[in-house]
Amino acid sequence: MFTLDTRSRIPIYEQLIDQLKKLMMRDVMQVDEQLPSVRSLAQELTINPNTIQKAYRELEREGFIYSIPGKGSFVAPFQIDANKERLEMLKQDLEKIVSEILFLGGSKDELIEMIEKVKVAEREDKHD
Amino acid sequence: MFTLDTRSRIPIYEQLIDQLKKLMMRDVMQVDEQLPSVRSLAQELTINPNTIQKAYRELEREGFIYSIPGKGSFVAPFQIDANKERLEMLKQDLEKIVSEILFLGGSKDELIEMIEKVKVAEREDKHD
Amino acid sequence: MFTLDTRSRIPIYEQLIDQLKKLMMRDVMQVDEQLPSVRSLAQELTINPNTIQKAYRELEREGFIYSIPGKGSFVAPFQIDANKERLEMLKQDLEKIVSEILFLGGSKDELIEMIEKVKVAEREDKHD
Amino acid sequence: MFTLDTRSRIPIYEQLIDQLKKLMMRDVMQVDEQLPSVRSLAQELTINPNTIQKAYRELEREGFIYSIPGKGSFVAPFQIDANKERLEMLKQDLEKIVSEILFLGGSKDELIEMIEKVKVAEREDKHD
DNA sequence: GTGGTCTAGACCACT
DNA sequence: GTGGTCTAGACCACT
Repeated sequence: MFTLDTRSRIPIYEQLIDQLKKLMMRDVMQVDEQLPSVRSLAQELTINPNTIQKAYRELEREGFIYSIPGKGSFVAPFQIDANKERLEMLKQDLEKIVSEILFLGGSKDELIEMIEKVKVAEREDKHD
Repeated sequence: MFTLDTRSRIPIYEQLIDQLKKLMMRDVMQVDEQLPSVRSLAQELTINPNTIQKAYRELEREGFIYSIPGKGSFVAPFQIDANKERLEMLKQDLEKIVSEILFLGGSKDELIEMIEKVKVAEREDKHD
Repeated sequence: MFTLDTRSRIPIYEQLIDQLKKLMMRDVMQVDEQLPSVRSLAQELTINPNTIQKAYRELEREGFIYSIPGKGSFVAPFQIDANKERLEMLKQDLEKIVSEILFLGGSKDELIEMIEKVKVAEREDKHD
Repeated sequence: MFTLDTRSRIPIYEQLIDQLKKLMMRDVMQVDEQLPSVRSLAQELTINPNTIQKAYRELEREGFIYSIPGKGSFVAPFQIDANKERLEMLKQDLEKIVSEILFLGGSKDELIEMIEKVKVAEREDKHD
């Protein structure tokens, strides 16, 4: 269910965050569904529970999940729905912009290059 | 200077339009510089002058070039500058949106796929 | 239905455009009604299909008609309605202005002379 | 200098007003120049002095002339200049509107017809 | 059948 | 020389 690359420059907890977000945004994990417990997931992925903890804490801070002490962590309902809507809107905006850029003489390669750049910049932002 | 694919489903005159736009937007062709004449370019690319005409006519309609009968066709000044500014603005908008999409769990592959889709859709729009 | 003057300095495709616009704006051709096919009209008027194509293409670009390859060309709904409204507004503006010009000592002949001038200028604009 | 049609439905004093306005707007009569006296003009045109008086009174009311009792009537300076500027602006507006009407499928004859209509309506307005 | 693209080549007005 | 218009006719994808 998770593919982690321990040799990547991207911290494992961020890899976890990204993958959990994707699972939730794509409805693989349903709203209010319980996430694997910190300990069980740590064991399964053979990584330190603290790393899982760090990922869960960040996801909660961003509103994607909520944690009930003594019970576990769960997919947050409103945030996910709001984000899905937001994502749809963003994709529509993106389509219009990409369309106009191509019309104005921008190339597909230029666009892809920029996406790569943004992706890297995002990582660096987080580490600043 | 031009690479045309006569077997492509994209009409030759559109391939020409795209490439001329890129040359102008990237300053390979300067403002007010004369474009090759309809006839000379037709001869050089071994395609019919009418096809060049069609491309030039469309570029003029879009404001990228201006044609003076009896003199020639030239790179339009204001339109190109305006479009370059517009392109910069669009790229900045795009960066913000891509950044937010990635944050919300969108993947790079998803974005690239969408760019491909838009690119195809644009072609089809023109042919509908 | 059409009166074309092949000896006129106004290109045949422009004469066609003007007359088709008038037919549509005056409801002789209804919204969504199919226009004569490129080939049939060419045969009827004994001019080349390419010339009809050029007129239809321009009308489509201006939003007066829409063409579906394989089906035909049709009177565009919204654009025609919008243009009719626009035309009404323009006529009302014109009345006010003409009224004021006459009041200020302008003469009818002066106004008619100006209309002629604009009409010629329009043609030249297109041909510059 | 004046052409009056006594058989016209348009009152003579209005014919006078129109012609005097034209003379002033076209600089045939200069600013501050004295107009012919009521009596002399009446004699010259063999019409009643009251009719001239009525025309002068209306022109003064509209600001085109000013009368000094005991001296005579004169072309008003600022009003004429302001009106000339206004007339120029109106003509430019008119050109744009006529141009757009022709583009949208309006015909020259339609425009001329409308000018006639406005001209008649103006007369009727004054008599209401 | 329909519109869209393209070739080959003529003629025009204008520089 | 330049762009603009037009003819005659072929081929394409799609209905």
